[in-house]
Amino acid sequence: MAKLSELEGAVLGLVHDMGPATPYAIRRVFLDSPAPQWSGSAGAIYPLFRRLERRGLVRSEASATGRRASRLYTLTPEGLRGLRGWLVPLPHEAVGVPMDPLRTRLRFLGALPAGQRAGFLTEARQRLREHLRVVREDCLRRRRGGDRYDYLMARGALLAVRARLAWLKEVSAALSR
Amino acid sequence: MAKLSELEGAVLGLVHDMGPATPYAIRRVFLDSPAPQWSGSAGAIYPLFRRLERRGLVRSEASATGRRASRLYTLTPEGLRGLRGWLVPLPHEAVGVPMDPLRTRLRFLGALPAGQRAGFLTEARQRLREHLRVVREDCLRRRRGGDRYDYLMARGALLAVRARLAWLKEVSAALSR
DNA sequence: ATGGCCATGTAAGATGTTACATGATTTA
DNA sequence: TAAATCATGTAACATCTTACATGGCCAT
Repeated sequence: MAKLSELEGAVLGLVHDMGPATPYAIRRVFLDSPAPQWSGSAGAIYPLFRRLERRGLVRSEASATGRRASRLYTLTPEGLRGLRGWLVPLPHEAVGVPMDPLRTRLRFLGALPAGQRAGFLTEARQRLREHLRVVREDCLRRRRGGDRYDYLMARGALLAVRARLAWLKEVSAALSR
Repeated sequence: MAKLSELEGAVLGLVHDMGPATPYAIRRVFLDSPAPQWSGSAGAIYPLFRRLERRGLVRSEASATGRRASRLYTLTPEGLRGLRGWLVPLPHEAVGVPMDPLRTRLRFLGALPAGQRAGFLTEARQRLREHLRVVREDCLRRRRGGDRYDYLMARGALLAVRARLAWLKEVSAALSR
């Protein structure tokens, strides 16, 4: 079984959860998520579904809504196995420190003129605080609405944002000394 | 000024910090980092340096160590401007919730047979705890050795890992009820 | 009926990965 | 001096992005 990319795994998981679904319905999930990790672009999703189907992980049936042609994709038993094999065993990169563009940038703060460094930090903290509100609201919405795991994932995002804020506070303190 | 990728920005930042450097020296930084965000593969780095040079952000001089040919790259003034423009203004994706493969997987835990879900969590927590030790040690090492920002970045990584552990604990509690 | 958004795509390109090739240098 | 590893690359490929194309559907 060839390895699945993160996006492929997530798409497979969504098809599993949502039952028969059109690529567009899956796209919407990414488009509507406050996390910018995937663009949900058509150019990623439609070819991806064809790949998955060619590999036997999903199966599709034609499904016209009105006179617009479309395809409904369903997980095959093979696809469920693929999804589970993607989930576990947990790959090394899933355990390691995840990538964080903000952390990466802070590493090179020394390249900014000394007078702009404090500004970088206050702007970052300000924008993170604003973002925190969005994430918190998304978390509450998912607690009410969606399934258990959807909420727990959003909760994880919330804790991650909080941790970044606490870190930035520490950084500000360390640099203002 | 065309946008720089995360890797390009980081490489530019490293060249800024390390002074004239060979591509291999830069690779080593990625190769030796405990964060698996970039492979530091030759196939990424060498073409990247040529791109940066073609765009005038770095300049290179031949530099033979013994009888092995090599190139030493230096940041140009234009490159410093590019680096600063990459740092600030902070892009949207740098503020948003960063991608996390573990969080993504947990979202689809429901696809695992019910009996395996607790195991997923205990394994994840176990491996994260082990990883925490590595990250903590890396953090201490950088506090002693490197520059201020290098340490602060490692500190951010440490806090991120801790936050993930706290989250997983919460998840375990929520699911065992 | 028509102007705008919805939904389904395709095309071109950027960026990164793995795998391989090659010769220099160190080590047993 | 032979084997291993270092250092510099190149080649083929996968995946994702942005930008575009096309036609259905809906509100005014």
